[in-house]
This record gives sequence, structure tokens and C-alpha cells, in this order.
Amino acid sequence: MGFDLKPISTEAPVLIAGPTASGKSALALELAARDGRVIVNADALQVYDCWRVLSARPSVADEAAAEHALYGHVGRDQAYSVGHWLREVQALLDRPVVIVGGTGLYFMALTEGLSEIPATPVAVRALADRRLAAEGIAALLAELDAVTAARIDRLNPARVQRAWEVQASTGRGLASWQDATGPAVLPLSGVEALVIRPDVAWLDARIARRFEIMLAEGALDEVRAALPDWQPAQAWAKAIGAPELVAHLRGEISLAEAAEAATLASRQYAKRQRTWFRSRMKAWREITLP
RNA sequence: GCCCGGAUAGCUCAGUUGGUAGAGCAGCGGAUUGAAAAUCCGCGUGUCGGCGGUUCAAUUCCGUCUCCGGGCA
Repeated sequence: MGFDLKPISTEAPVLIAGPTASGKSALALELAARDGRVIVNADALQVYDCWRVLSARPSVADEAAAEHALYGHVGRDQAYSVGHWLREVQALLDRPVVIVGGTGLYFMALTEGLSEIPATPVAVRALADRRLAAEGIAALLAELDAVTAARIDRLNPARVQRAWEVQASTGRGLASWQDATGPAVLPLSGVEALVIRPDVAWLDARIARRFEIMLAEGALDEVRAALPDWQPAQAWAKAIGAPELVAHLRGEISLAEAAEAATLASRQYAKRQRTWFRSRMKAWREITLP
């Protein structure tokens, strides 16, 4: 990799955000080697133990070359979200780190703060699931306070359900919780924040190639191992390529069709990441890799 | 060679009883405070295969050519 590391501070925590398949892990390895940093994962899917290949986690060799944290440490059945992640990162900050990943929400929570809302009890989540399915968005929306209802995207069932769950489980509106958000763990002013924004065509080509490599490295076996307790609605099952390879293993589509669908989904994900980075990371230093 | 179908958006197709056309997917733009690789919102001008003819007007009707299916030889 030809990126010039010299301008990057050797003391401040380094944050590297980049779209899927952009080569950010390699850059993190270089920085870790140079400064003796711990590499900390900021990717929502790479935390799951079942997806080493499919989520493009660092290889065993990479992990031997530098210390890695928050990779593959969460079991399928464990509830995990940005709050868990943020608390785990916080506990690692007594050492020099390079925090690398593609999940915009995680970086936002880290650099801008996250409201401290208690976790939604399982029973409340289940009730919300049931009511949303049976009564629709409007029923949940009608039970929200006016400020919250005005603030959220009322057409988005995920947002409405979240707001309703907070209201139902804490007795306090989501907007009220958000207005009380405390200071960020790592404000932008105290970190070296880098965002990779590669050429779209270059990235698309890498995405296609990478899925072929994943297959060669045993992605299909990983999915086969998860097949007995496959639950498509769970967060871990949302790994790009997993639903596609499950469909193939069930004989519904060919392997070529699965590969095509998975790379398409990756390209669409990269586009969403691009939108986030463009609009939410304007103050980050943009770097070009190749 | 003959007969019958097709040819419309990047792709798969719908449609216009003649007044220049619209769905899905793809693509593009946007949102994003604990499921975020999630979830959601917005965006459709394209020689309607080519060339002639009829008509005030043709993507639509007629002729012809080209290409792609299928059938008969």
C-alpha cells in the first residue's frame, strides 16, 4: 500500500472509516505496526463469531501481526448494538488505538455522543414486533409524544418501532432521551479522523473479486454451519452473502446466482456508506488509497 | 426458401381503439441517536428496430428491409 503515513499523528487515536472492500484494514495494520496501536473494529457485522470469512474479518495471520479487538467476539444469540460497542471501545482507550470500520452509526456515536437509553427488554421488543405486524405503523405512532413523532421518520417502521419501544419501556419519549445526550467519548477535535472515499468503479470491481475470494476461502462452509439455526430476521443473519448462500444451499438458486446477488447487495451497501460519509463526515480528512 | 411471433428505458416487459409512453429490477440522489452489512424516502425524454407510404398527426395502420425466437420445407 502506497499511502503516506507520515502526516498522521502518532499520539492521538486514529479513526478510519471506509466503504466495504476499500482496503481500510490494510491501512490499519500499517498504522498499528508503526505506532504499536491496537486495532479496534468499528463494523457491526465483524463482531459475530460465526462470520470470519463472510464478514471479511482480519485473517489469523493479520491477527498475529497486530493486536485486534472487538472482532468475532459476539455469539449469534447475543444481543448487540451500538451501545454495547461504544462501552467496549471506551474500555480500550487507555492504550493507543486505530479504530477501523464501515459502520457510520458507530463512528457517530463515538465522536458525537449517544443517549444513554436502557436496553429494550425482550418482552417489549416482542410486543412491538407483534403490534407492528398486526396493527401497522400508525398504531404505534399514535402512542408517541408529539416531539418524538415530529422528529422521527414516520414512514420508516424501524424508526417508529424504536421510538415506541423506548417510550414503552422507559416511560420517557425518545426525543427527551436524545436531547439529554452527553458528551462524546472521542470528539473529533481530539482524534485523527480519516475517511476513505474510493473511485466507484474501482470499488465495484474489488467487491466482485472479493466475493470470489470469500468463496474460495470457505464462505459456503461458514453458511452451511449456520444453516441449522438460521433466523433471517436476526442481526447476524444480515451479513451480505449469507441469505444468498442460504438460498443456494437450499437449492433455490445456483452458486453463480448467489454470487451475483451478493455482490449486488455489497455494491448497494457501499453506496449507502458513500452517502453517509459524504454528508456526515465532512470534517474528516479524506484520503485516497491506491 | 416459406409461414407465424417478437423488436418500446441499462435489463425484463406492459401499453397507446392514431394525438410522441409506464411498471418492476438496475442505477442515481437523500435520510440515519442501541437490529445500521439494518431500515426508509425521492428521482423515469426513451431516434417505441431502419427506411418509405397513408394521415392534419404514426411508436400505434400499410409496405419493405434488418435482427431474434418458433414452425414447415
